[in-house]
Amino acid sequence: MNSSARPGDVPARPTSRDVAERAGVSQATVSLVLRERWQGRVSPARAETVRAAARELGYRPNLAARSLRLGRTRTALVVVPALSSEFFAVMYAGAARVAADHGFGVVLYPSPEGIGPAPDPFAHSGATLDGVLASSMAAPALRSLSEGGLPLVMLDSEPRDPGAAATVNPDIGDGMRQLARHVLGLGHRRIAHIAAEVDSWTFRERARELTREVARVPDASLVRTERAPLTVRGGLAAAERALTALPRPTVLVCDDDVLAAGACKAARRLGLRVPTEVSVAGFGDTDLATAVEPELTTVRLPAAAMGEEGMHALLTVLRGEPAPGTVLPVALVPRGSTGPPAAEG
Amino acid sequence: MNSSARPGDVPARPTSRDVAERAGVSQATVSLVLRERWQGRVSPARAETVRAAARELGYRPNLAARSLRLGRTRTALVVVPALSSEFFAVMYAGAARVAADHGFGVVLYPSPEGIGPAPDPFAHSGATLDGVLASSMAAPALRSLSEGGLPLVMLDSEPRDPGAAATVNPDIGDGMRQLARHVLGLGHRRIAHIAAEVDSWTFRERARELTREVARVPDASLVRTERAPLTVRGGLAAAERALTALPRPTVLVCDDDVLAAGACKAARRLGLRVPTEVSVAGFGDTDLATAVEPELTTVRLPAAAMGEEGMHALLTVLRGEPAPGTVLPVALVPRGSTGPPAAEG
DNA sequence: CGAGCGACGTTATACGTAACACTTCTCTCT
DNA sequence: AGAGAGAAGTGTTACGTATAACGTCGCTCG
Repeated sequence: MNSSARPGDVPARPTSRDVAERAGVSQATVSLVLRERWQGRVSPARAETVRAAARELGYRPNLAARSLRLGRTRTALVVVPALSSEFFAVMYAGAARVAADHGFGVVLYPSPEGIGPAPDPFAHSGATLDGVLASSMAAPALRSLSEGGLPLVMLDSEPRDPGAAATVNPDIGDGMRQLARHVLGLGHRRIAHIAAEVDSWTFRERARELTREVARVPDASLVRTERAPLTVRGGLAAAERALTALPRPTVLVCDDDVLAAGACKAARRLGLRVPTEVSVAGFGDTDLATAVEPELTTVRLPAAAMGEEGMHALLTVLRGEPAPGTVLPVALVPRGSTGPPAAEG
Repeated sequence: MNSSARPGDVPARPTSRDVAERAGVSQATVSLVLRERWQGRVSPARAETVRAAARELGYRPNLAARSLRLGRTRTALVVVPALSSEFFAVMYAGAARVAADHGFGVVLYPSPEGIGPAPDPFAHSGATLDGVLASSMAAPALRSLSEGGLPLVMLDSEPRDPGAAATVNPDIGDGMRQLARHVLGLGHRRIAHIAAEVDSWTFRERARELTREVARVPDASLVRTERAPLTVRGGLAAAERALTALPRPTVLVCDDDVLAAGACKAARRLGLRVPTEVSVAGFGDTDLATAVEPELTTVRLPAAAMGEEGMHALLTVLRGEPAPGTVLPVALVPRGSTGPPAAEG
C-alpha cells in the first residue's frame, strides 16, 4: 500500500496518495473529491471511483498534515478549573453543542484543581487550536496561552479582562447581593463565608459583595471566612471549622453547591439541624442542590448559557469580528436549607 | 520576522527558521537546541544564543508540523460517557496523572450521554492521537477508532473485548454479588433495579449478576427494572415509577450513586423513609454517597486506580509490548441507606 | 475555419519540523 | 608528519495535505 511498507510491518495508514494510486487519479483529485470541492472540476463518475477507493482502503486524512497546510483546525480548547462540580460539566456541554453546530470540535482541559497555576496545556498536547474558552482560572495560568497569540474568551472573569478578546459573565455580584439580602432579611446577623480556594475573579467578587452587603446592616457581621477546595469533603472540613469557632455563625454562605452540601453534612455531624439551628446556602443550582436533604437555597447560575454564549463569542472573534462583553442574569432560588435563625439561647 | 509578513498583517507566528535567522545559525541547530539534543553537537555558548533568540521572539513550536514529522504526538484521548457522575472525573484525573508522569498529554472527550453512538471524535478535532483510553462506551461508538488502527484500551468493558489492545475492569460481578447478598441477607425479597440506560458491558453485567443472585433465593424476586439516564433527575423519575408500581419493592438497587441519590429523593417525595420503609444502594462511592442523608450503601469502585491502570496499559501498548487484562477488586461499603425491610403490613 | 471556452485533470509547491548524511575544522596520538 | 577521531554545524529531505497555476481536449460560434 505504501511504497515504504516492509513485510512484517504493521500496515501503514493509507495516505491520499495511496487512494489516488488505487483510483488511477492524481493526489490532487483525491483531495478535491474528498473535500467536496469537485463540483465542475471532476466528473461524477471519477468522483465516485475516488470515494470507493478511499472507502476500500479505510482512508482517513492525516489531521496533522491538514492542520499544517491550512494553519487552522476548527478546534477550540475549553479550560475548566475542575470537574468535581457538575456546574462545569454543564457549561462544557453548552459550549460543545454550539461548537458542533458550527462545525467546530472541542477539546476539554480540566486544570488540576487547587494545584496553583495550571500546567501548559500545549506542553504535550498534540492538539493545535484555533482558540480558547477558559473559565474561572487564575490569570497566570493562561498567560502562556494569550502570549501565544491565541484568541481567548474568558468565562466568569473580570468584565474588562485585558488579554481576553471577550468575556462572558453571570451577574455574580447581583447573585451574591440577592443571597445576602435573603439571609439578612431572615434575621441572620452572624454570617460565615465558606469560600472556594480557587483564585479567580468570580470568587473574589462574591467575597467582596458579601462583605459589602453585610456591612450595610448595622449589627450584622461576617464572623468568619474559611477557604476550601471545591469538593464536598472540602466544604465539610471548612464548615466544621466555622461551626466550632466562636462566635458561632447562624448561616453558612458557600461559594458553590458542592461546598454547601459538605456544610450541611458538617452541621449534621455536629448535631445541628438545618435550617432550624444553622442555615446553609450555595451557588450553582446543579442537580446536587436538590439531591440533598433539605434542598439547598442557592443562586442559579446559567451554566449552559455561559458555555453557549462563550463559544458564540469565541466563534465571532475567530471570524475577525469584535465580540461584546456579555453579562447573564442570575436568580436566587430559596429552598429548605435557609430559614430564620434560632432565638438566642 | 516572516518574509511573507505584509504590512498591516497580524504578526505571523515565528517559526524555527525565524529563530535561526535571529541567532545566526541554521534551522537544524535551532531544532537540536530546543529539543535538548545538542549535547556534544552544539557549543554551550551557541545553544544559549539560540535559546535567547527563541525567548525574544516568543517562539512556540508548531505542533501540527511536529506531529506530521514525527508521526506521533505523545497525546492520548480519554473517552468518558458523561461528566454528570463524579466517578468519571476521578477516573480521568488518575489517567491524566499517569500520562503526565510519562511525558504524555491527555485530551478528554465526554461523549454526549445517552445520545446513542458518539460522534466521531476525529471528525473535527485538530488533535492527532497516539492512543485511546475509553470507558463504558457502546462498541459501535468506538468502531471508527479501532478501525483507524489506533491502539485502544477499554475501561469497564468486557474482559476479552476484541478490538481492544487491553482491558481494565473492576470486578463488577463480584461487587454486585456482594451488594445483592447484603440486601438479601437483610431480608429483602422484592427487589427493583434502577439501571443506567447507557448500553455497556459493565451495566449489562450488573443486571446479569443481580438477576442470578436473586434467583438463588427461593422467595426473592426482581420485581422491576427501570432504566434511567445517569443523573439525579433520572434516578428520581425511575425510582418513582418503581415505587408506585405493584408489588412495591422494598429495596432499590441502583447502578450508580447518582441514581441512588435520585432514588432517595423519590422515596422522600412519596413519604417513604429510608431505610426503614425502603432501602437504597448504589455504585461508585463518590463524594455524593456521603453527601446525602442517609449516607449511601454502595459498592466502592476504584475510579482513580482504573484511570491509572488503564493509562499504564495504554502506554505499555504504545511501547509495542503486550498489556495484560487487569481486574481490580471492589468493596461493599454498607452505610445508612440500607436496613431490614419493614414488616409486612 | 480558427479562436475561444468550458470541462476535466495534473503538476508543482508550501506549510514547519526533525533528523540523516555530510563537511569542515581542531586536536591528539603514533 | 600524517592519520584518525571528535566537535560543531549545515544542507537537504520527507512527513501528508490543499490549492494555485497550468495543460489538454472537444465543441461551439462568429
